[in-house]
Amino acid sequence: MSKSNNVYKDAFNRCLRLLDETKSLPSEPELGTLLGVSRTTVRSILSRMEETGLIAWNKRNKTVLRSPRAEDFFPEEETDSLAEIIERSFMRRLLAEGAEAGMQINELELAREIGVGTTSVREFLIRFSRFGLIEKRRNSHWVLKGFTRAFALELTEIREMFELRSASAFVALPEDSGVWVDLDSLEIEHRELASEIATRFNEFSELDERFHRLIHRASHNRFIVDFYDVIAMIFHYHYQWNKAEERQRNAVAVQEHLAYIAALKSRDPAKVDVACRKHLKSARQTLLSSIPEGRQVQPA
Amino acid sequence: MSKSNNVYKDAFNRCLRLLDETKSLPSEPELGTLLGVSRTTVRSILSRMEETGLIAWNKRNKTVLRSPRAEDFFPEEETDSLAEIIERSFMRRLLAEGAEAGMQINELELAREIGVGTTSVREFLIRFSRFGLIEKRRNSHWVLKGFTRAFALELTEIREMFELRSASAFVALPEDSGVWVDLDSLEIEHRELASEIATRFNEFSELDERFHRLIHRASHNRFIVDFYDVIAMIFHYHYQWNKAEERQRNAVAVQEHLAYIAALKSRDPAKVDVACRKHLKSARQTLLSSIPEGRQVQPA
DNA sequence: ATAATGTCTTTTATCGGGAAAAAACATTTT
DNA sequence: AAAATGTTTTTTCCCGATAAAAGACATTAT
Repeated sequence: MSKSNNVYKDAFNRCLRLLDETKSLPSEPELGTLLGVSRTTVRSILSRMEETGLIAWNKRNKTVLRSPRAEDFFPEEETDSLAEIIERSFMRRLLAEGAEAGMQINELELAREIGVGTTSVREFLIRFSRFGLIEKRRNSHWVLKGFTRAFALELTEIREMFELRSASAFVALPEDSGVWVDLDSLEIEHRELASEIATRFNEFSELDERFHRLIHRASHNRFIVDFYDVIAMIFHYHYQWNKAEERQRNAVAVQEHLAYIAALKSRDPAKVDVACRKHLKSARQTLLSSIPEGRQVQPA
Repeated sequence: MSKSNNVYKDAFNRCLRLLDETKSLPSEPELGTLLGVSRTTVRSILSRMEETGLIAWNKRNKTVLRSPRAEDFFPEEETDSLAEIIERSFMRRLLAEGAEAGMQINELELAREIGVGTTSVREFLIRFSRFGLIEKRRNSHWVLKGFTRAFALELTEIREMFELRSASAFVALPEDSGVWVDLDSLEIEHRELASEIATRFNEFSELDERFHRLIHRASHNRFIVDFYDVIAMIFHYHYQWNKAEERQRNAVAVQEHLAYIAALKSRDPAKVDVACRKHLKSARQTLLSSIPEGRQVQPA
């Protein structure tokens, strides 16, 4: 077994959801762009849909015969890419108790544990190394630097530097730039979420990412934009792990975002600076407070 | 052939240079730390040295029998790691004319051209991607973003941000910190180089890197420290490629460094800020002036 | 003539295997 | 008993091979 067909399975599932909306499917190239896959994969999907009686397929004609049922879908766990599987396993280990700084990381052991080849694990570790949590010893093992208080402080230091710069670049953007429209719709989404925060608080983290990425893009600097990947990764797993006070925290953050958005719309650099600093300060607090005592020791 | 023994060959060559200095070699573990390799490799080296009559080896006794000759050394090109070989080939292509932004990068083609397996090329590209010059399309090819004027500007923007911050952290370091000693010896090296700049100008780039890395380390921030890898890589290849005015440029840079060092030693943040900005400005100019006209177009 | 479909080719993603190098364990020497 | 040497085991690095997926080319339909 050399390569799983998760791309096909995931696209198939997403295609199934399209069936409910139309009586017939578009052309193969069109479906390809819609699903983000090649025509080769589209045709595999169509073949299976024909076989299972979901559609009648004859050349350009792809008529929907019936609505998809639960059993038509591939199981969720079969739609993940290997990289995602490895990342999840690795992060579980990393955030679990006992992952102390200085610990060695063994490629072979990881690969066996997850049930994948060593190549995929190696590639994952190389990709992951840019997050600053692990380090390679040449011709030897990886060393875990640990999700420590020092890490969180270093991360937030850069984040604050980059976001302040991006925010001041943002207000300097011309009136006809598309960002103002994007900002308006983000503001609306924030207001909607704010009004139902009691029940929808868990939708915040996705909105948070979109908001900050919009601001960072204003820097027009690939290093700043790319650095948000580090932040997003840390926050993603951090929020999965630390659910304490989540509702309250998110309620506060939404309000801070709204103040921040208002400052941006005022185009007054001083106001932006104040609102941005305030939000980043509480974001840092949130992150720091979540680091367990046992991990606050700096590595040697 | 699955793995070359370049680690052994390189360590062997370095060990040969030790033979001139002593009458007998130290213990195996000691040699291992000295050469940065495992005892396994040390023993392979000793075996060969015994076979070729360089030493007499009996347990703890490793007596030098003769001085190494030119033919005892392994050829230089056999001591490079695969990663270095791939990097060089890739950079040659990248900096050569015709490497336009938007161009596709084909793993298989690269691997065939360099004469290595695809795995090594893939791993290289993943590692290289953090330099911001290439980007991966999921399940598909890599895209070259190109060594453009935009790239140079984005790079220097971050560099300036990071170095200014590191420099001000530097002056805040306590008197008993080891950095002041390091700074003193770097100052001496700079003065020595300055006095013979006409002939030794090509030694500047190595000194430059050590100087800036010392400053960046004062930030105590892994993201800042790691970012210097990007700068170092760009400058390394850039200097190999653009030799115009090299002597004059380096003479100026050495003087700027000396002024910068004096400012740091004064511990006056305002003076440091001035000296740092001045040097970074001319470094940026140097980099920008080297980008050929044809590459000044920004990617789409 | 454009855009779709049908078919064939190339590239990517991933595994297993094997030599190089590291690391662990056992034994000897000082 | 501490540190070296001798021996064995494990891990890393890298290749070749193969299915999945993408891409290119040929053919047909509007």
